[in-house]
Amino acid sequence: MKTSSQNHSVEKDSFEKPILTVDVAYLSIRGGELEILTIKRDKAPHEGELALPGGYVHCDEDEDLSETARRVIAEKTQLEPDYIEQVETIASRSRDPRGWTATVLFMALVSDSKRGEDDKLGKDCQWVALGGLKRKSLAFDHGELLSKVKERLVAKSRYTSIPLYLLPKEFTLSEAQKYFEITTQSTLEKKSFRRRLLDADIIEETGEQTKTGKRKAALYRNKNDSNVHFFPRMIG
Amino acid sequence: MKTSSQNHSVEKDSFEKPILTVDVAYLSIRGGELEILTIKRDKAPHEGELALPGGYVHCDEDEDLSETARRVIAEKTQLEPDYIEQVETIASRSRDPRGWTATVLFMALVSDSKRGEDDKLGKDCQWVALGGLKRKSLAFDHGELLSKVKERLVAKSRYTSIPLYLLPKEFTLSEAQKYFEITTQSTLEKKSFRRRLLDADIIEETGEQTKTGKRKAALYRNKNDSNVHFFPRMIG
DNA sequence: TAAATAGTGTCTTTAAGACAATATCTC
DNA sequence: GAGATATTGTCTTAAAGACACTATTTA
Repeated sequence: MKTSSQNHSVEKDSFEKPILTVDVAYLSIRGGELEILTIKRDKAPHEGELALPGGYVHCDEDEDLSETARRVIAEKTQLEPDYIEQVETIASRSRDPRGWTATVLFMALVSDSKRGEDDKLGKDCQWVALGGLKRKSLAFDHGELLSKVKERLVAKSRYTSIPLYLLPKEFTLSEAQKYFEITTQSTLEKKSFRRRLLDADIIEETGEQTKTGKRKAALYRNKNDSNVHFFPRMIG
Repeated sequence: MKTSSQNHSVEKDSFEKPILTVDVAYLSIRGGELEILTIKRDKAPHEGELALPGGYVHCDEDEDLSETARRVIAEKTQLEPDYIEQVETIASRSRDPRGWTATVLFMALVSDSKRGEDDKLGKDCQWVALGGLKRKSLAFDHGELLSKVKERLVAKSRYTSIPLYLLPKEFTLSEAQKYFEITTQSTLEKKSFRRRLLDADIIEETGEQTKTGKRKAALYRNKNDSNVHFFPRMIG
């Protein structure tokens, strides 16, 4: 076993400190498709390209990393996420031309209705449909970061209730199914889906019905506000 | 929206860089109990207390964070883990008396037989049973880090095959069950457990039988070396 | 032969999948 | 009433749980 460098993590030492940042994939569903909040970079490198909102960890302001994530979002839009989750920390020499960097990647979700209320984004901010991103591509390795977040979202949508965070405050079961189909990237069976969602006891009828569409449908709302439900099995 | 600090993650700036470290909870099963590799600290703060192996990210040596994790383990023992997984990145002002620090937490597992071959640890290293740790307690917030790793291990042992990484190269189904019971912290039903493991097609009979014990038992070995299997449902 | 552990048979239960049938709404 | 969508009924299937039973080994 080597005898050098046996210090524990935080001994004062002379190593070059890596740059630590937080990047957030902030997702929403609009027009039947997942969209992501992008920032147009105004300086090199990758000037003019789209990037995920992100920024340095501010040791003086941020108590922890989720605060950093919330802050970097708040610097770009007043639209606060309904859900936020740390996904992975990615680091390497090659991911940024300016040197060894580490970024803590977060996934954030906001409900359709909440986003509806607020569309006052800065001019450098833009919601972009994931489908359209294939050609545009993102700055740095943000395409890969987005892939990781997508993977996490698809996986967790199969056994948790997190797609509910993307739905408007009031929704029909058909809409809920559509949203789960988008996030799981699969088509779901109607009866199974409804049974599963209702048996979980996580939504409740508002008593109201929709007016639009070919036929009225019962409206539901989220019940266990703020709690992610874990279903006993996967769907889809 | 604020207009200050709108830089993307990695603009050159004057913020105090936080300290970035990696800590590893290196687990093994011995004597029917989970054990963790601890390091006795030889300097302040927390001198003399037990801590997880960890260390700075070395921008010059480490290509990515899992390399850092492997390196900090290698600095303490030649025993290479059979499995390694990034768990979470924890950061805050308060977790270390010397300032704002961030640590990327890893879980590492090593098989019983591999650990058997090598017990040449440095004198500051020691495998400690998790049960006995309650009174000793760990330095810094390493007790909390360990809790997070335990939680991850318990959860993933219910729907993946990762406890197989803790078993010796050759094992009986009863031993496998015992190991899964330890990692899931529950008692399992014999028939269900065997059916599940055999149907998954991830282990195979060696053809040999045990000699010890009250009765001979068939020996099995891992089949899909290096692949984690995801079971269709949870157990326990 | 008794005790203990290994291994099997099989019925039940849970929750998802398939798919048809019915209900209600709008035009 | 036709077409569309919402809602329900019910049979099937996959995989875990319960639990008793048989088999093999050692003392």
